[in-house]
Amino acid sequence: MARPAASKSGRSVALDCLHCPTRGTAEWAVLNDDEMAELNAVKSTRDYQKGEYVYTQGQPCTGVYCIAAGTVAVRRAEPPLPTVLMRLVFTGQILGYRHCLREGGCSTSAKVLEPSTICHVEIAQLQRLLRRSRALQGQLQASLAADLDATEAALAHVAWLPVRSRVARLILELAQHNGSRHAEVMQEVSLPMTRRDMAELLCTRPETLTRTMAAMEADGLLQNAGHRIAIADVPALRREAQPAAV
Amino acid sequence: MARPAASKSGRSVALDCLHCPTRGTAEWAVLNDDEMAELNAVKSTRDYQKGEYVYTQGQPCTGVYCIAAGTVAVRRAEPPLPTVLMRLVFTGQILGYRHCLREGGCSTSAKVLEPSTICHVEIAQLQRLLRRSRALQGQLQASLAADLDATEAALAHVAWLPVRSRVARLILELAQHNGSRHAEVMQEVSLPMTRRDMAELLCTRPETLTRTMAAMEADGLLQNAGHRIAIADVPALRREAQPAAV
DNA sequence: CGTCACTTTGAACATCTTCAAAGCACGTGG
DNA sequence: CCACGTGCTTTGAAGATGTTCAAAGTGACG
Repeated sequence: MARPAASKSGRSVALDCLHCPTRGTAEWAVLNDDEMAELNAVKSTRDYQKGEYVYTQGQPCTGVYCIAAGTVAVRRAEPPLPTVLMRLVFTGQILGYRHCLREGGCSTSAKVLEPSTICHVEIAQLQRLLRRSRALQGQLQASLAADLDATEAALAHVAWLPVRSRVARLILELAQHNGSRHAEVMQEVSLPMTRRDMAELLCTRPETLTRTMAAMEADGLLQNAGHRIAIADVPALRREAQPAAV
Repeated sequence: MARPAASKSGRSVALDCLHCPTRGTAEWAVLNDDEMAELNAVKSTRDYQKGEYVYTQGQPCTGVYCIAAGTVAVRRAEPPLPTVLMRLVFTGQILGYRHCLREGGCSTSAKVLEPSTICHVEIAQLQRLLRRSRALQGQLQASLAADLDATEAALAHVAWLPVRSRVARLILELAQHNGSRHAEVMQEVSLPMTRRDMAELLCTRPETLTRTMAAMEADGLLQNAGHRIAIADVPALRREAQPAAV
């Protein structure tokens, strides 16, 4: 298998956007076959190892990324403060497009959590596509608005929910991206990250997270085995995720 | 002076977008004179009293607003949780445009904090303008991206800064919108909101806010007089706003 | 088989919330 | 003009929640 020298850890793969299994998922869904062919022609694909950075806060924006397979964490560091993991991005979602739509480079970093295949579109090419497809421009706008809504919701949750509820929410969210089948049956969930990453995602400390998960296991909600846990009581977990009104 | 019956508390005012003192500030700055004239023709203007809502979470989106003069708070309620005041919007800024750029109605409410004059552009008219001016579309996209950045930063601050630092930041931000002149001199700042609103903005409780501000006064940082405070020690306040690394 | 990073545990402590009650401030109606 | 209500603000005391620092355990991987 050919290994271009371009990247020390990445490996080029031939992927066809038109037949990409994620075609219907990502924002490109609004493109017609012609535009899709153009996208396919200008994109490049790379494999990433766990722990690699797709882009880095403070660097200039190089373009937009699309996750063909894998999981990526978007993290942000406000200089003197601990970093916050803002969101997880999964297979079939795009990544870093915000930085292409305004000046000023990357305001977040994107770190690969598990071996992933990620496509890349140069910013100039993206701009050509945007000029060609008003639908794509509208779609990116809508995605941006949706991200803003989601971030505002996350802010409310961090502000008002106890750690335990936030843990419950995260586990349920991850369960949706792990081939969740039987909603009420015991379900395995993989946690594709360290406890430290998970703590950053929940805006707490690893110690607190450990204690909280131990308590949840003691209460019969979870079975905890490192990076592979099982939900023992889905309804109870749902209840924890959305606790009493104030 | 004519008082149309259209609104019980509002009063129509004749404002000319082309000569609006805020013309250079808001997103409309990218419009040329022709487009500006169109904007001027389709907008309507209303006076709002303190406490009125410009739009309400859950309602369909009616269009975009532009604050000719005044201050508005954007708040969000995640159903069972206390509401969070997401941001303040000041004279010369636009409001509610996000809801026009995606489906699903208003995800926030906008509440007027002091008597204000606010212009309104129907969503259909906005869409016509957007189709006419690609620059405006790009500008809204950029603003959306900037809002997302700001909200992410706010999340990091809520997650990691103590209440006292957040109070300091808020006061310094408000000082910028109160004709701040001498950076290092004692400076009066008006707080155009209740302590409850301020607490929601800082994601804390009114009691905590009171105590924190009392402590800051005791430490010689502020002089506290209800809705009109004075910064006694600007450099010290700046230091509090950006505390030690972790 | 040792090293290094990650995870877990413990104990003390800081911060913030909660609940309850009193003090103020402002506008309304007598 | 004053009495009165309502909502905002302040204060107090108790308690929950989460953090910090230190150290021991665990596991992956060379």
